[in-house]
Amino acid sequence: MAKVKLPNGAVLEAPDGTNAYQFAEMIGAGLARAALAARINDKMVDLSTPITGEVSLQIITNKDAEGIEMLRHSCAHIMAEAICSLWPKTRLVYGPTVADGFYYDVDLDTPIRPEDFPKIESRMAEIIKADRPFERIEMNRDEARQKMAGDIYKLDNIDRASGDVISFYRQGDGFMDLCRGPHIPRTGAVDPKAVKIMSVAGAYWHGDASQKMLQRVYGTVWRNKKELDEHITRLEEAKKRDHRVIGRQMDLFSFQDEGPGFAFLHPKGMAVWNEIVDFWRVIHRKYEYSEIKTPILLNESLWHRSGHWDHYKQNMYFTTVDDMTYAIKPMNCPGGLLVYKSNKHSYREFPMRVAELGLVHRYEASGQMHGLVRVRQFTQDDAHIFCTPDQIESEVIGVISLVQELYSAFGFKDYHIELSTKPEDHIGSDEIWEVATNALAGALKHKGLAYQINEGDGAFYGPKIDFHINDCIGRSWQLGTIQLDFSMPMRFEATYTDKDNTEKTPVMLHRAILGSLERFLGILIEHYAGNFPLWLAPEQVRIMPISEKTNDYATKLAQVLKQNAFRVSMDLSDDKIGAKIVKAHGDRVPYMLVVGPKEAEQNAVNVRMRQSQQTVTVPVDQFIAKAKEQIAQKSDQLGM
RNA sequence: GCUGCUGUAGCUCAGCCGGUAGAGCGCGUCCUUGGUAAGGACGAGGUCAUGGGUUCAAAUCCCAUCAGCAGCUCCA
Repeated sequence: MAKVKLPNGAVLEAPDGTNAYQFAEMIGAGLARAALAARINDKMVDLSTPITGEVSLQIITNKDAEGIEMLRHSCAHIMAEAICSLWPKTRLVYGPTVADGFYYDVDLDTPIRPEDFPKIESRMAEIIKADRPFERIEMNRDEARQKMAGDIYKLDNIDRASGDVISFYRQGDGFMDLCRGPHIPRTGAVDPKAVKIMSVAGAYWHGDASQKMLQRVYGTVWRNKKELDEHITRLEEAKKRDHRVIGRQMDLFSFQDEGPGFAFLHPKGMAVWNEIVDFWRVIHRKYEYSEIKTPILLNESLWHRSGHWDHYKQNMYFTTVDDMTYAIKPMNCPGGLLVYKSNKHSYREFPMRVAELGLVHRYEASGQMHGLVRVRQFTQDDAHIFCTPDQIESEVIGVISLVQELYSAFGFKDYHIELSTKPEDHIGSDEIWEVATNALAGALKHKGLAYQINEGDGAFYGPKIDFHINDCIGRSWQLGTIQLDFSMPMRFEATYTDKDNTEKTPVMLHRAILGSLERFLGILIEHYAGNFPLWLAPEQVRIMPISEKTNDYATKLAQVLKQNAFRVSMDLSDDKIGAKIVKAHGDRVPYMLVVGPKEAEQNAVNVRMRQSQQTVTVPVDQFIAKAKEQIAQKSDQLGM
């Protein structure tokens, strides 16, 4: 007898070999209709799986996260069949699910274009309407290899599969694909109105740029049309947060053809930038950093010495002056080391924390650029900490505290941490790398922070801790980084005099908190969707007279506010007040001060707040005091 | 860098199976002086990314280059 225990604790019995679907029927006809798959003893299986002995059983429907996932995976197969029937020369490669959808990589010489998507969708709808069963076929490895003979992609997938049993899934008679499964019972379990082909793009086989470029067709499927529509709406909303769009709308920055990858910061963008930097300096004084500035252009020989010539040259810009080759710096560390070496140092100075807002240039391949978050010229909020080996952990802990303090001031909570280890192309011995990597991991553990290991992704001179944050469309960008470096000080013969009066090599920590100010600004724009808190807002206050008759009062008021260091503007156009308000909301101005004869008489302002329809009239002094307080506290709340 | 797509007014976009350019917003001038999410009129503004080609004729078709977008790869 098969004895199954359900999630609610109930136990059902049936003859051995009764399958999961039949158990679902025993529970209820509605559940059987909704059933997509089953979980037997924590393993996801097809509904057709026969059950013997004593097991736990959960019927999976589209209400479960696993159910949606399976719907998507099966939909990838349905899409594959549709594509194969439209383009018979298609060779299938690999078709997994991803967050919110699925894709299938196909090898097909004719490009699939967006205008082909409706064709694919209607072909898929036909397959769905035919309500064909998904059928699992198992064979051993040799049989599978024979079956797929000549198909390099599927043979490769078989070779990468684990276990002795290789499974295929057939949907109806025509189409069969190698797949681990499990799948939904029938194609008809998909709502054809909830399916959409989203995009197509190139993708290298195995993610290897030396391999053939395949076509990756992205699709999505939801439980029903309503959820699909909601998903599309979410994507559209996310796009509205895009820092490139908001940057244009708010006139914060621009890019020009004359300098691809080089951002032009406009006055309003600079206002935000300067607030960030002012705050950054205050915090760095608190954490006992000094600040330096090193040249952008430095002789080629320096970069030979640092190792950049051998390990970073293809990303660097060079220029020749007086027959000498200079490099435009891609990093600040060599310059920082020259400053260090300009004096003799003692252990008594350690830990020595030296910051630099360093402008660096890195050549990025053309397809890599992305608004402010991936550029060819950027300002790093860099610092180099020189210390003794036994100070490493406490210094790393100190930097992590600084990261936490800075990020929280900007309301960042959703970042994740990665620890990157030794890359293939590196300098320094294995022992040094191990000590350094352990020191970083130790500091993270001490701080009780979760992190993931990023194998082989360290800098060429040392391992690193990176802080990553997602942009509006879910892409992850690195902000802060802490990199341990035992090699660069040796290469530069940097030394300090230790207690025992011997000369030793200091340990060097490279670190950036915001990472690149350009990238940080881009992420910040998306984080706030352009609705900056008052202290950061490029335009903090806009004065809007009801009519020309109050222009004089408005002008005087603006003077007072400017004297109080507010970033303030006036709307003296002959628009009616309603139109002025629309524009101010559109420009995301935190405080709109509506003034007419009544306010002028009482030396007051009528305050309207961004994203709100409420208004309140307060004396000018009160407005100033309140707003100043919000700025001082870096509050993200408005209100009088 | 690779694959695909895109490039028309300051911005967002229409026009594109060929017959020398349009809208809305913005901008300027004028009327209006209006109390909380768009008053009105008139006007200026474009070598249709750049360079070739096909054609009697190219914004429109073809090629190349540049730039941007999405994804892949990269981000040392």
